[in-house]
Amino acid sequence: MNISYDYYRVFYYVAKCRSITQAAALLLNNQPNVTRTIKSLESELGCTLFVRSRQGVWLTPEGEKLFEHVRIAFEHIEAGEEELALEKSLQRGTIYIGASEVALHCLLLPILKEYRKRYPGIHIRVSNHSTPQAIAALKNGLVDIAVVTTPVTIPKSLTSTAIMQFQEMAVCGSAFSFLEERELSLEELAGFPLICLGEHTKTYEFYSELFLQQGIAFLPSVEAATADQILPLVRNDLGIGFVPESFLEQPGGTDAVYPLKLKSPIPPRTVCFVKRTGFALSIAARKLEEMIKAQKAD
Amino acid sequence: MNISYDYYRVFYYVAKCRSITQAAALLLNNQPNVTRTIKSLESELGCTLFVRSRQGVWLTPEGEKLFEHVRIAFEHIEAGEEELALEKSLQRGTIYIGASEVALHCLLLPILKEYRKRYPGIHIRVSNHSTPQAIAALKNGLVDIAVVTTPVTIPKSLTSTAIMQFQEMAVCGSAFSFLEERELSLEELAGFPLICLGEHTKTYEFYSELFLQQGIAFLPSVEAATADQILPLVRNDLGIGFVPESFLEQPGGTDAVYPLKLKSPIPPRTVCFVKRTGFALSIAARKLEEMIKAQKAD
DNA sequence: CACCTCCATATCAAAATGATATATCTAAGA
DNA sequence: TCTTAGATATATCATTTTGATATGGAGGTG
Repeated sequence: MNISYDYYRVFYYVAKCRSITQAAALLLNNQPNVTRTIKSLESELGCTLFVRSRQGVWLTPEGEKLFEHVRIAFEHIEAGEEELALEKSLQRGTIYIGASEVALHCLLLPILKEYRKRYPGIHIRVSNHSTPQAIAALKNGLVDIAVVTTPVTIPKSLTSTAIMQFQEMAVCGSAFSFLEERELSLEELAGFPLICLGEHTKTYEFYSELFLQQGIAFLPSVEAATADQILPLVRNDLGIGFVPESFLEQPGGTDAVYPLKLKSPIPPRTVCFVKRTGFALSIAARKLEEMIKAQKAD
Repeated sequence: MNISYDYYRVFYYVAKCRSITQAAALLLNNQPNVTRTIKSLESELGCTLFVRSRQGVWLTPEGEKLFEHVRIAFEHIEAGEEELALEKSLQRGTIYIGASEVALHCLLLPILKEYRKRYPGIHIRVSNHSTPQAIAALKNGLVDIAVVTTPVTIPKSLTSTAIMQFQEMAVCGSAFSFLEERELSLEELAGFPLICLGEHTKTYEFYSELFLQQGIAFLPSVEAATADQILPLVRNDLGIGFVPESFLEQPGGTDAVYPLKLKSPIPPRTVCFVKRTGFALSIAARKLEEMIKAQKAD
């Protein structure tokens, strides 16, 4: 069986209108064509679908059975077209984002704020991971895109784009504020209690490597569960912490927090946008990608 | 939006195969046409549906959303075609028949037996009515066709076809068998206890009218609920009954039952096939109509 | 009885589709 | 590295289908 599905569309309208002439008008077509189409359909199905009269047409018992199926089918097609139109116009959709915490703070949050303002209909799901977790989630398809920080190893199946660099700095609370005017080496710094994220994060790995390059063991006294906790810990003098510069620009970011000068500056880190190679992003995700990459120019 | 539904069929197969070439083969078409169709569909929807590669194609997120709808739609279309094919080949379907009891016995039962043998997949629903009830059920659309006996008034919205005549006869049990050799008038008959169907039946009306024409009141002593009960009542000598000749041809029909000769013969009655004017019968019902009307020739 | 509406038919131009040849690209294998 | 197999993309033309218009015929309705 290989019947043109357009014939069913015509059938659908004729059945609904109970009139060939009216159906033709709805279909933006003319009555002779609709008559011909219905005749063709009946002939291909080998079965009369309508009873004709001068007052219009109505379904035969077989026509009614067919109509029940066709009606459901076309309602689904219409729903699909509707959904697609909404997604296309960014009125609806969902984005799943994997973001490391630092990348979220340094890059993503203001962009998402603007995105939400522009496209309030799009659901945004941010999974708050460490960088390796975000990369794994992307590989598994749990998220559509990831925004992470170097150091990071990108598997071949993913494509990474550097978006911006950010500079981290050492900061202390009032108890250590006497250090503020001095220019410190990492070795001196290691003599004070240090605050860092957990061992499984790229941030930890980054500082561990940085200290190791100068032959110093990196042994933080306090391990923060999230990057958000570092500034409060510093403020309460639990030790010296490392935070991106942009953290201090936030409201209350510099209250009772003192930046420290280092002899060898901390190398800058990079925020990267990552997606799966060869996979298509949804329209909503493409728009976000575009907005993220626009940051690159700045 | 006015997209050819045939495009969706192509989309459906390409999405299922994840390959334009394979889909073309399934669609009994060629790869360039399928490529062209998908491109047209994407262009009309304003949305990319597939990611192309040299190994095949796969759906974009929007394509997947659309596919979910299209898949359901096409399963319904296929189910509809399937159902129609079964009905057309008389492997499936339902007939609702309204039949008066006498019509059922005199005409319909052997036909239905044959019908069932030929088309075991068709559900047959016989509503056992009196003739007026069968006509009412047909008018209300509760049944598709009716088989009834005269006298009957056919409304303008129904079409009646006479199928066969049948002759009724008076019969008695052994207690009245002394009447067997005599030729009786209706007046004489009225002196014996009579058995008939209830007042609301056309059979009652028929005999009432018959007796009245000769100035005799028709006052049956026993009112049978169904025509089937008349012969047993007669056999047990509750009175003289009237039954169609064909009742006596059934197994056990003539046991201890004696036909009576009447001076003025009972006028023959007619079994009629009735359907709604201008309405189409289902294929299953048309076949039955055909078999019933074939009886007419005999 | 004229008129209006609705379906059926005929016909031709226009558009879509089917078919074939060919180009292009990529991964796999010698 | 070169070739080949296998996939999609493009170009083109004959064929088929569809769109449009004119017209016929059969019931209702005033």
